[in-house]
Amino acid sequence: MKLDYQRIEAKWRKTWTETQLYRVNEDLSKPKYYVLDMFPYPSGAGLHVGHPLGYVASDIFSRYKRMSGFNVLHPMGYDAFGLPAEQYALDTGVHPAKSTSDNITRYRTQLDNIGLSFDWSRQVRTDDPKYYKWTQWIFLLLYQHYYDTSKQTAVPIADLIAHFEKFGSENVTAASSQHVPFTAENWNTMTAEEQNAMLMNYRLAYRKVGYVNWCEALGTVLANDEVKDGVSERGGFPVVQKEMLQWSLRITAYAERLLSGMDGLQWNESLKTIQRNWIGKSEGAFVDFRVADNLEQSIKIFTTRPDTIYGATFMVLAPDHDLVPLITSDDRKKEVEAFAEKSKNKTTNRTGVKTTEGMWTGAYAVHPLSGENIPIYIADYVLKDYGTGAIMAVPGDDERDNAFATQHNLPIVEIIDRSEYPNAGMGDHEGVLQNSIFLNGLPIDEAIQKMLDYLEKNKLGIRQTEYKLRDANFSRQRYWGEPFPVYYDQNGMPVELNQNDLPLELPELDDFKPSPDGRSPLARIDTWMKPQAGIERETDTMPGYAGSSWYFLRYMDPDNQNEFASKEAINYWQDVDLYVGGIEHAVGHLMYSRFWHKVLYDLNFVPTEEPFKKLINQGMIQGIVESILLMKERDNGYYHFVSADIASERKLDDTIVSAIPVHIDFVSDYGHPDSHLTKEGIEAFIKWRPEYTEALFETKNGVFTASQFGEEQLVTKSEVGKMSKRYHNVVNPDDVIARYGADCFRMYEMFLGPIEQSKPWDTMGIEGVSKFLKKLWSLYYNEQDEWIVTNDEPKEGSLKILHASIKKATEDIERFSFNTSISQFMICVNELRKLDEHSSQVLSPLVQIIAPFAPYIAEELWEALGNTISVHKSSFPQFDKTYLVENVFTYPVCINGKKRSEITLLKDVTNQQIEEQAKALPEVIKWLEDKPIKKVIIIPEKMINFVI
RNA sequence: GCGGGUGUGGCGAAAUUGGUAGACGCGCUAGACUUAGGAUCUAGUGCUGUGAGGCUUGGGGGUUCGAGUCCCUCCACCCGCACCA
Repeated sequence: MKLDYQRIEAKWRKTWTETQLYRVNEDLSKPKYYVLDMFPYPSGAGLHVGHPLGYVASDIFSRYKRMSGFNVLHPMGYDAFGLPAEQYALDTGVHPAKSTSDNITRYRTQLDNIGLSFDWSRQVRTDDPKYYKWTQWIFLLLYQHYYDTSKQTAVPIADLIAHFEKFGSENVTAASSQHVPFTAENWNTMTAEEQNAMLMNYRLAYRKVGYVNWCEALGTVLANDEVKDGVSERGGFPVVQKEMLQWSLRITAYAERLLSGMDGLQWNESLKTIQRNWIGKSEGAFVDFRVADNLEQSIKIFTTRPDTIYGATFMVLAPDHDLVPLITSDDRKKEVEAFAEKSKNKTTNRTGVKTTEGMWTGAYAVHPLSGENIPIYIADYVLKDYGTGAIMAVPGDDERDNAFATQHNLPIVEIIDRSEYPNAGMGDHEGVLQNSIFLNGLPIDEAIQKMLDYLEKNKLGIRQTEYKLRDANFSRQRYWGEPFPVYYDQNGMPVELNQNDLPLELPELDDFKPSPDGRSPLARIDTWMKPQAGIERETDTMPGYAGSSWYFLRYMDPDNQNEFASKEAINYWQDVDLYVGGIEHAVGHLMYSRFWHKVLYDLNFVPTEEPFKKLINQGMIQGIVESILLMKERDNGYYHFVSADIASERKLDDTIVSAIPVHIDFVSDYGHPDSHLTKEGIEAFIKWRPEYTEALFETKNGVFTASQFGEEQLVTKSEVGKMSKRYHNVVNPDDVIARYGADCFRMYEMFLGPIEQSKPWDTMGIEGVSKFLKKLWSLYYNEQDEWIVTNDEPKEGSLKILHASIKKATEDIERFSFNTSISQFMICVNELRKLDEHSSQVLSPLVQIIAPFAPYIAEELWEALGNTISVHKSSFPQFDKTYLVENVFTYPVCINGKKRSEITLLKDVTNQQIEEQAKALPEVIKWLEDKPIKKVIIIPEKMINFVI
């Protein structure tokens, strides 16, 4: 009974490659199904056991779909541009192209070992000029179009120019950075540069001076989603706001469609919520407040609660609001400027800090409804980059305004009567209006509508929807990215490259330091930067998300030289049916791809508006961090480690200085409650960390030096944590596969629990799956390695368990519950072993249903069963429900819902017969104790319940 | 603070529409075979009780003949956003 998985894996890996088993072509006779994994960034560290979780899940599903008659596109590629390769180049001098290629080779070997059914003929790499030609091409599309807000679609910029020539900016319905009115005459007398600058207001890819997230340590700007808590997501370096001329993408034009487009998608709710929050829609109104005694200035505010306007008793501007210097009274100037300066310096990390700090500007605004003068303040709690950077403060129904008013002794008008809603707080949409003239007595939501109508009718304000979403910064001062297909003429005006001149290839370079003025390393290659007199190329490159925003389309037709993909290919494959990947891309990649896809959809390049119909976020595989405990006090000058069991017994928490992570290879019973170091472990540890050579190790039996350590065990502390080099707890899939085989590795990863859940890698549990595979094998081969499958008729009961398993497997795979299908396989194999079943009529379909999970072993057994075509090309078995229908059924017999007995009856007995027979049961008689039966509930084939 | 999610044995977890809670695996206990076992096989294993039985899906309450599942309420943990007007 030898299961030699290494031989089997090598054999089939070779055959599958030679026969191009997973190669797929457009085939109109079959329905298509597109299963996509988020392609990896090929990092130097290689894969750990966590990475393939999603790949294995999508692979099982792909194989199942293929066997179910679908033409499955299941490709893989590499997100090959990126910062780490360039940082690595800076450190070592190895060219990013080389290190990236090396890493890709390594990834490929690891992926192949797992037995994933990718069609490698379709591989894409974002750093391949044949690929990024089209990334550049899409960038130019964005550059050449603007967003028409009335038609809700992208439109060629030429149409806008035609409009400007005839009508100027009048009646233009376009998403823009700022609204600058001009006439047709104005337009026609502008210089080319001026016109170009004006168009930049509208283009979907545009250049502007603005504050950007500048990371000094990385020497580049970052997009909003690449910054977390004021530091760079990669590396954790500080990020500051810096003014720079940068390319941006007008994703804000698509805010509403990005929001509403999610409704029809099969994504999990938390992911949708993350995107909704990021887009941050709020509906309300712009209202203008005139500045008192000042005919020129008025303050535009945004509010979602126009109903509370009668409660506005003062106004607040952001300290850096443009109007502040214009309205501040002379006697307040000094203090206001000082305050503004102070708050500017603390902008970096102000999250969560509630503050009531602020200052009066000396100016008043005129309340637009009451006509009263209300003071204008500046305060930290109003942000320049949200809404208009100014608010009307309603201390009667806003906690921050209230706190501010209390602090600064400003009047508070109670405008909401919440006496009917004792649990509601400020800002809740519960209660009725009071002290608000014509709104009095109205519930909040009605009052909002009434006030909006009033404001618009009297031209005091307009309805408006605001979004938190900002335009996406698209420039990086980096070498290892896509060059912009743009140069600048003598006047600095951008000129786009012709499609024929694409791709604009990255030049060779061997020094990757940024140029001294903060520009990308490309600026140091004069010959590249200035290909001819009067022309200067853009030296920035595109960010990491450029190449990954459309790669799923390239897989449809990866070698096409004339289009990013042919119409035929796109029309056949349409969109991604199933996308599997990590939640960490919720606001970055997934948002940008959807945006690009919608632009391509508007321009009729793709047939669907959304790229990813169904999305599954696989959880993370966590590691167990094993550490040993070091005492704070040294023992006669020696380091002193304590076994974790005595540490908890003696409650030594306060005296332990730190837990030193130990390499998991040294730990016995790794990952278990009684994990510990033995003598060998201690010796390996001090060899690894020589500074602890002299240390003392205290166990229950006393205190020992490493050399004195005998049979005792130093118990380690185990915690669930990230699997990371830092904790020395990385489990490499190659090692697991070498020991247990790829099939076992795949099944175990799935058996661990639901795909969407994170869970620690438990080394011991894999034995169960390993045992299962050996048992499965033993149905086909005996201990002498002889083939024992027969052509006999199946034994009584075998077909029932087989078909139950087919049914369960089908249903479970469809709902991505792979752990439960594996449980069913285990039950099935155990049953068949008990029945001593060796009939090919049972064992042949069994191979097929297990094939998506254990492709190697299944293929080997399938061949041994006499098949000449791969099991992965066969049809997934259909279950036959006649085998599953019971003719007897065991009913639980309950008294008042509690099971007291059971009774086995023929399936088609009448309810009356069931009741009579159940009543006759001795247990029932005993429990009824002659009490009258109030009611009898019989649910056929389920249960019988007597109510007394 | 707001939004989303999750709470079931010693552990990972099952449970279809409200119908025998804890399938399957790990671990543990006992036994068999063994020179040996960290191999294999068999049996047992939610808690409690000698037993009949009683209790049990984060806590409390409700609807129901019957609730892990539905409703109300509280608690804990995880994730996202966070002075968002």
